[in-house]
Order: sequence, then structure tokens, then C-alpha cells
Amino acid sequence: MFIISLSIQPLLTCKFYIMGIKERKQRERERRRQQIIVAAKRVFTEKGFNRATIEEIARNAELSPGTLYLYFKNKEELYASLSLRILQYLAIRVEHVKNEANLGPRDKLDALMNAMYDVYEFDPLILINMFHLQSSETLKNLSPVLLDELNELTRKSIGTIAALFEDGIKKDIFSDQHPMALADIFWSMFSGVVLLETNKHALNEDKNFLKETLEIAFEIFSKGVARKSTG
Amino acid sequence: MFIISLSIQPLLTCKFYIMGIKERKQRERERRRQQIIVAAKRVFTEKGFNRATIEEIARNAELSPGTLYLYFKNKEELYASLSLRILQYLAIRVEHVKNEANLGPRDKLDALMNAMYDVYEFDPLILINMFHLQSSETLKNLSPVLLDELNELTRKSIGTIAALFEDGIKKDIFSDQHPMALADIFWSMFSGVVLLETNKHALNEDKNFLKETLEIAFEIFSKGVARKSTG
Amino acid sequence: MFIISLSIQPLLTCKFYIMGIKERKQRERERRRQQIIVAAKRVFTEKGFNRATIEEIARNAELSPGTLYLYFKNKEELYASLSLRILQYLAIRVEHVKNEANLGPRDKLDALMNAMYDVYEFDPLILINMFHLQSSETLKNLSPVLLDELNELTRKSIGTIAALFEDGIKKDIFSDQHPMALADIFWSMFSGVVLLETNKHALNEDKNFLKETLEIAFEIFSKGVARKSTG
Amino acid sequence: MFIISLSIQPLLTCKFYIMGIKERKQRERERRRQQIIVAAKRVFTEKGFNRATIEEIARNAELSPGTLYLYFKNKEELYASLSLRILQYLAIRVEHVKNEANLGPRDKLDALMNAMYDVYEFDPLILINMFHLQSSETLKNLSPVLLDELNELTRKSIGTIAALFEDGIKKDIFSDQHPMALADIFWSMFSGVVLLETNKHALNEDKNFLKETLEIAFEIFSKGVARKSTG
DNA sequence: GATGAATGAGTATTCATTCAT
DNA sequence: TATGAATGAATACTCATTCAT
Repeated sequence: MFIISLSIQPLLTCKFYIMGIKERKQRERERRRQQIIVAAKRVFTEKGFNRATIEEIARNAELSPGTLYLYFKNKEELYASLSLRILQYLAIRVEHVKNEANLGPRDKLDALMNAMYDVYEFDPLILINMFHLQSSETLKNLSPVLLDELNELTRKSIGTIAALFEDGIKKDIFSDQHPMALADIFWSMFSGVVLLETNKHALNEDKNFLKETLEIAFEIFSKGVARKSTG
Repeated sequence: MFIISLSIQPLLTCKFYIMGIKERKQRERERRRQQIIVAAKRVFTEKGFNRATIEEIARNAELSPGTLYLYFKNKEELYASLSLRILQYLAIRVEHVKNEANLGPRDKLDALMNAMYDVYEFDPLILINMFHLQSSETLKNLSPVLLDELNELTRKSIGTIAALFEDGIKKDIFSDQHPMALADIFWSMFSGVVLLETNKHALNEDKNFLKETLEIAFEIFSKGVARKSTG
Repeated sequence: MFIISLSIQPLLTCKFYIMGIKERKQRERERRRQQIIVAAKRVFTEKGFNRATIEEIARNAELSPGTLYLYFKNKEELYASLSLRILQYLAIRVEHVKNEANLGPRDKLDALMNAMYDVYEFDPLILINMFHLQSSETLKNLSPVLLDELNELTRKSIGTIAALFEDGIKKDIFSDQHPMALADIFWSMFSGVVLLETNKHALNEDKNFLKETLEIAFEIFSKGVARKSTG
Repeated sequence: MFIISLSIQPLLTCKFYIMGIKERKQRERERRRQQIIVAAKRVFTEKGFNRATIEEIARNAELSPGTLYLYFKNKEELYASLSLRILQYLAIRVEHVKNEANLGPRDKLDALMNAMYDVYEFDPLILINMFHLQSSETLKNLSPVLLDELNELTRKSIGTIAALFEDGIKKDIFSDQHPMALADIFWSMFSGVVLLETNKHALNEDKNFLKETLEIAFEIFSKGVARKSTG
């Protein structure tokens, strides 16, 4: 038994040791990715896509330009990966709202609004980047894989929102419209207001009225989709 | 008579001739501008801002690259001038709606929706271009003069819309919100839906549901801003 | 008649004027091409294909890098165009030999040898470049058009040589072998010797024995293809 | 005895053991080198020198890029070492022909031709690589040591061939030319034909006529160097 | 005004090579 | 020895813009 344990232990140790190395490398790799993403965010946000250079991003990440290409296929994918990240966060938040068992459709709509605003506050610049990306020529140059991922996530979020509306319609709380259209409109209104207000803010250096405007927008939407009889 | 005409005519002719030349030159100049704008629209729409080249636009306009610079300061201003044009048209249409004396606020809101959809149909590509521009890094590189013009026109249109809401609120037809916020939201919803649906269409090659979605969006908005008691 | 001449002259003048401009531009363009080719030859010869940079070639040609791309599609085509030039010259010389009516096949073979050596002396570096190119990976990256031109010219020259052998075989002066094979061998021997001797010269800084070696080679070939009975 | 063996054996064992290790390591090392060379051949042949990457060669050899640098100083030396190998084989074959005591000069010339064609068949790709290398800019970047080795081997082979001719000339079988020149020409013809035919084959996807052409070439050469009286 | 040839600054990307582990 | 992540120098090519004609 002792001998057996002797002969087995090394293997186990070895196994765990190797796993430990792999894990550590994995974590190291993820850390680098984040390093790059953080730097990319800074530079893309400040300069925009065209005027941001890989070299500057690399300098910001305290890495060499070549290293960036070990983690991202090219400049465009690096740009898009920023969106991917916020989109994932958004999808999770939206999913959470959907799963809140003890909330009715209307409360869920409120929660959804809050969730989306949270996402904005969590990382406003990236969210705006994402909306830019969604309506951009860059989109055409992305690798199909990444493009699919972006589409998938967007569709998933909007789909979840649509499910929420569907539930509300069934329960006679929301007016009888195509749920997918409602979700699209909800999403559009959010992105439209975010872009317009951010833009106004950038140009006029006014106080940013985004929060207030969003609240009114959501209120209007909320009233607008409510069954009249319920109003 | 022949001789007289010979002696008088030249003077007259000369005067008119010169005026004619100026006018003709003016008209010629305007014709050239349009030629360029039409070509630019084609190329920018097909290739996007970055991948469109001045040379290709020039070739499309059957002019030389150098000539374009006699009419537009640079590539960015050429791009922006497309937006300027549609924005002017939009401002006019919005103004018209406002001036329809025999329409009440709610009917005016309907007319406004139709007007905006008209603008979309009049030149969808440019309208989309314009929304892209509004949320883009290109904006930062425009000459202050052009930027001012763009802002002025946008503000004017949104301002007119706000006036329309203000009137409705005074008459207790619309709920009591800040008119400017309502106008922003109305505008945002329109642009948001246009961008999202166009984008979906471009990526999925689906049927374009823009019209249907816009109609639902406007309906929701319309209900949403209506005074409850009236609902 | 006077009036007619009045109405025609301007057209003619105009026509000639335009042709003059066109011609001048054409000549100007050709001059630039030569400027670039001369510079390219210098730099490619000194540094080899990889280590030669477009910038250095441009500097040598006293032009800007961008200008080179108005005349040549890319670095590789510029490189290949050097070969094209010498190949054209070679084709002409070979053709001349073939057309010498008052020379018999054996004299023509002698004349051919002299012609090929002339071509070598006319521009040894480029001829060597050409042989390098013929056996190189660069070849795979050329545009089909240029590649075709190169092949066409090579084939043409070797074909003319083959015709010469065919004539000699018919007249029972050369031994009965496939003329195309003879032409290939003649060509191969020439290029093989040129490359080997140049290479030896480059590495050992010996005296260049190319001329002597080529003479012996041609003599051997000459004997080798002669009908035995004649020998 | 047991004890003695215990006390002695370890020393012996140790000695032999160490030698065994050294040998094993030596053999292991050689195995690795071959692994790399085989992979390099594959990749260089498929992609050419420039487009082949160290990483791909390493992947092919199932080693890491860094490891390659433990066996070869750099990419160029790795490339050249392929030539070295075939050149060594060629030198051996040529030497064998020379040492065939019971063959006359003419038969040796035949045997030489066969030997060289054997070498081609043994590894056509590498032989072609070698001829490319011989006439290339890469040559200039090799370490003096390797360059010397390449030159030495080439010189040795050509020298042996020259000796063969010298013998034939002495015996009045070959015409009285400088033996070294004859050897150069023999070598050049071989390489010239191999390159031309391979190239034609690569470009036109014709049947490869190399063997037939080489036979004719050797026949011509054979006749060409024979004493006339003998012819 | 119109031309279009020339400019040359600007940059993403590659890949041989190194070196800490 | 072997690894392979990181490096960073090096460069072909583009294209908005200018200006002599």
C-alpha cells in the first residue's frame, strides 16, 4: 500500500502540478487580454477608431505592438471585442431581470430600464462605442466568427426582452403588439437617446441630461405599451 | 436695322452677356456641386467613409480629384455636406408641419411622423449616413463653420418639434413633460429604429421591417405622451 | 473656301495641339518609367530583392515612394519589369540572327552565341537578375499579365532558337534531335554558365572567367550537335 | 565477487552509463536535427524561403520555435543546411564514380551523368533549392563558416569532375580543354537544364521532360568533348 | 476654373529571434 | 535542453491633398 501510494503520488502530483501550470497560464493570459482591452478602451475612446494607433494602445498596455496580435486578430477585432464585453454584461443583466420570479411584467419593465441604465453607468464609453459599431462600416470587416458572436448576443438580449413583453401581453398588461417589435423599439429608444444626449453633451459641453431624458423616455414607453383600460 | 442692331446690340449683348455669364457660371457651379454630391453619395454609401476614395468619387462625378477641392474643403466636409442637405430638407418638412394652422397638436404629431418617414424614403442612404455622422469621430474633424451649420439645423428641427409639443402640453393634450426632452426622445426613437432596422436588414438580409416597426414606435410614443385622462 | 478653311483650321490646330500634348505626356511618362527602372536596377542589384526598399529606390530615382506606384503595381512587378526589358532585347537579337538570310545554320549558331553574349555585356546584372527570377518564388506572386508577358517572351526567344536548329537539322548539318530540346539545352547552358561563373566570381573575387568558359561551352555544344559525318 | 562486483561495477557502470548517456544524447540530438531538416524541407519547398516561417517549420517538426535555434543559428543557415546535405551526397556519388578503377574516362562520364541524375531523383526539391541558393541573395547572409562549407563541397565535387576530365584528356579521349572549365560547363548544363525544365513544368503544368532533356544534353556534351578523331 | 501627376506622411502587420522559466 | 510568450524593428503601400500647367 505504501509502495502503491509512492508510485501513484508522483503521478498525481505531476498531474496537479501540470494542471496548476495550465491554470496559471490561462489566468495569466486572461490578465493580458484585460490589460490590452483596458488600454484599447482608453485610446479608442479618446481618439476614435481611425486615429487610434496600435502602437499607442500597446504603449498604454505596456506591451509591444506584436503582443497585441497574439491576443487579437487585428485592430478591428480588438475594437469589436470591447463591444462584446459590454454586450455580454448586458445580456446577463437582462437575463436576470427576466428570471426575477416574483416580479410582474410591469415591474420587470422597470427593472429592465434600471438594468440598462446600470450597464450604461458601468461603462458609458464602451456602450457608446458599441452603438457606434452597430451602425458602422467596421462591421463589414469583422471576422464572421466575431460578427456572429456580436449578433448572437444582441439577438439574445433583444430576444429576452421580447419574451418579457410577450409575457406581459399574454397577461393583458401590455397592448397587443408584436413582442419582437416592442423589444426592438425599446432597444432603439435606449440607444437613440444615449447617442443623441452623449453627442449633444460632447458638442455643447452642456450638462449631460441623459439620465433625465432616459427616465422620461422610459416613462413614455411604459405608458405607451400599457393596455389602455389599465391606464 | 442691321447696322443699328450691330452697334447697339453689342453693348446690350455685352451687358446681358456678362450677366448671363455670371449667372451661367453660377448655375454651372451649382451643377458641378450636385454632380459631386451625387457621386459622393453613391460611393460613400457603397464603401463607407474610410474605404471611399476621393479619386473614385471624382471618377464617378467625371471630374478630376483636384476639382473636388474647388467645391469642398476636404473629404470630411464633402461627407458632412450630404447630411447637411437631408437635414435642410428635414427642417423644411418639420417647419411645414408646424405651420399647418388647421391641425391640432395630435394631428400635427401624426403629420410629423409622416414627414419624417417621407424624408427617410426620399433618401434613406443619406439619412442613415447622417445618423452615423451624428455619432462619429468624423464629427470632431469638421470645420467649425460646417459643424455649426449641422448643429444649427439639427437644433432648429428639434426645436420646432419641441414647440409642437409645447403647444400640445399647453392645450392639455400631451402630458406635462419638458418639451425639449420630448422632442429629443421623438428624434432619438426615430433614428434609433432606423439604424437598428437598417442594420438588421444589412446583416440578415431579412425583409426590411422598418416601416412597420416605425409605425408601432410612433403609436407607442403617441399613446405615451397623451394625457391619461384623454386616453 | 476661305470660310471653310477657317472652320477647319482651328479643329486641325486643336487636334495637333492636343496630340502634341498627349505625345509629350506620353514621352514624359516613359522618361519617368526609365528613371525608376534605372534606380531599381541599381538598388536591386546592390541589395537583392528582399533587402532593397521601395523608399531607397524612390530616393535613387529622385521621386517619392508614392510615385513609383503610379508606374508599377508593386515591388515585385517593378523587379520583374527589369527582366522584361532585357528579355525583349534578347528576343530582338535572337530574331535578327534568325533573319540573317545569307548565313547557314552553323554560322547562325555562332551568331547566336555572340548575340547572347552581347546581351550579357549590355547589362550583365539584369540578365543575372532575370535568371534568378526565372527560378524563384517571386515568380508565383507576379500578376498573371506580367507573368504571361515574361513567359511569352521567353518562349518566343527559345522558339526562334528552336527554329534555327530545325533548319539546321533539315539541312543535315545538326544531328537529328528534337529542336525544342536543343533550344532548351542551349539556353540552359548559357544561363547555367552565367550563373555559376558570376557566383564564383562574387564569392571568390577571382578574375571572371565567364567569357572564356562560355566560349568553350558553345564550342562543345557546337561540336555536340554537329552531324558526326560532318565532324 | 559479489562485493567486488558491487564495488567495481558501479564505476564501470557509471563510466559506461555516462558514455551511454552521452551517446544517447548525441543520437537524440542528431535525431532532432533530422526532424527539423525534414520539416524545413517540406515548408521551404512549399512556400519558398521568404514565405516560410520558423513557426510553421517548428510546428511541422513538432518542436517549439526556440528549439530550432538550439540546432541552427538562424533561418538562413537552416535553409542552407538543406543544400549542404544534398551537396554532401552528391560529392560522395561523384567520388565513387572517380574511384571506379575499371572504367575508362568515357564510361566514367556516363556513370557521372547517371550519378547526378540519381541525386536529382533522390531529392529533387532540395537539389532545386540548392541551385536557387547558389544564385541568390541569401548566400550573402550566410555565416562564413557555412558558406565555406558550401563552397568547399561544391569545389570538391567540381574538382573531382575536373580530375575525371583531366584523365580523359591525358588519355586523348576528351578534347584538349581546361579540365576545370569542362567541369564547370558540365555542372552548369546540369543545373541549367534542371532549373529550366522544373520551371517550365511549374508554370505550364506540362509533363516534365527533364529526364529526356537531360539525356540529350549529356549526349551533346559527350559528343562535344570527344576528340574529333574518335568521333 | 480644371486638371491629374506627384507627393510623402502615416501605420497595420509580420515574424525572426530572444530569454525567463 | 526545451519552451513559447514576448518582442519590436522594419516596410510596403495608400490616398488625401497640392500645385504647376
